Amino acid sequence: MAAKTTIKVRSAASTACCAPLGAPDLSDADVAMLAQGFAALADPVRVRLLNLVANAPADGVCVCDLVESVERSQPTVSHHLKILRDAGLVDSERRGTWMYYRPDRVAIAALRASIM
Amino acid sequence: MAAKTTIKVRSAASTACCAPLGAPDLSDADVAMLAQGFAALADPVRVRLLNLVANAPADGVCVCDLVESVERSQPTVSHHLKILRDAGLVDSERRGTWMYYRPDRVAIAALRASIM
DNA sequence: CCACTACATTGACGGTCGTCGATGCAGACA
DNA sequence: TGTCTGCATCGACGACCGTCAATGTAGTGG
Repeated sequence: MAAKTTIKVRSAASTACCAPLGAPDLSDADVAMLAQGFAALADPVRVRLLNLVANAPADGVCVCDLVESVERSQPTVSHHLKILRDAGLVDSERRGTWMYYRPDRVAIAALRASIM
Repeated sequence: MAAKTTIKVRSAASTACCAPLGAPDLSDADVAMLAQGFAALADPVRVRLLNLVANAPADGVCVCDLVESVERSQPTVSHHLKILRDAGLVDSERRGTWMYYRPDRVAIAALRASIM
C-alpha cells in the first residue's frame, strides 16, 4: 500500500501549508476563564479602578473615592466593581457605612502568569 | 497650626472613609491602550487563537489550520485574527498562497508586565 | 422611629461585538 | 487566460455592554 494511496490531505497545491497543529494545551474551561478575566480589564474605567485599588493603602478604598476619581455615576462604578469582584480581581469588605475594596493580588498574579 | 483645624473634608458621619487617593499614576492614554490590549483577549476564540499561534512552530501557522482548531467559520477567524493583529499581539506574513501568523512576544510580554 | 448616608440593584436606551453567508482579491497552476 | 484555492472584507442580524436615573437596602445617628 505504499505508492499511489494518494491520501491527499488538504487537497491543495504544492504541499501542505504546515504541520497539523498538535493537541490544544488549554481546556475549553481554561480558555473561558481566561477570557472572562481579560474581559474584566477590557474597559478603561475598570483598568483605572483596578489601578486605583491596587495602589491604595492596605486597608482598602471606599466607593465614594472611586466615584470621584473615575468621573462616572455611582451606579456605573458599582457595576464595574461588581465585574471586577466577579472576576476575582478585587475583594470587598463592609466596615460601617462604607464598602472597602482591595486587590486580590493572587488572582491578579495568576492572570498575569496566564499570558504565555 | 497643629490641633483643631477640623478640615472636615467629606462632611460625613464619624470620620472620613479614607485618604483622598493620591494622583493617578496612569495617564488616560495609558489606560485606554491597556484596555484595548485586554479587550483583544476578552473573547474565548481569541484566547485560543493566541495560544495556538504562540505554541506553533517558529515559522508560523496558516489560517486554515486555525479554522479547523477553533471550529468557527473562516470569516470569523479572519475577523479575530485582525483584532489580535491590530492589538499588536500577532504578526502576519504572506508566503505563497498562505498567510502565516506568529506571536509578537515583545508585545505579549509588555501586556503581561502591565498587570501590576 | 425617622431622617440621612453609602452603596447595590433595576430598567431602559444606544452602541458595540461575535457570528455567518456572500463577495472580492491575490497567488498557483495548467 | 482561465480556474482553483486561501484569505480578507462586506453586510446584516441577534446578543451583549456601558451608561445613567430611579429605586431599594443596610448602617448610622438623633
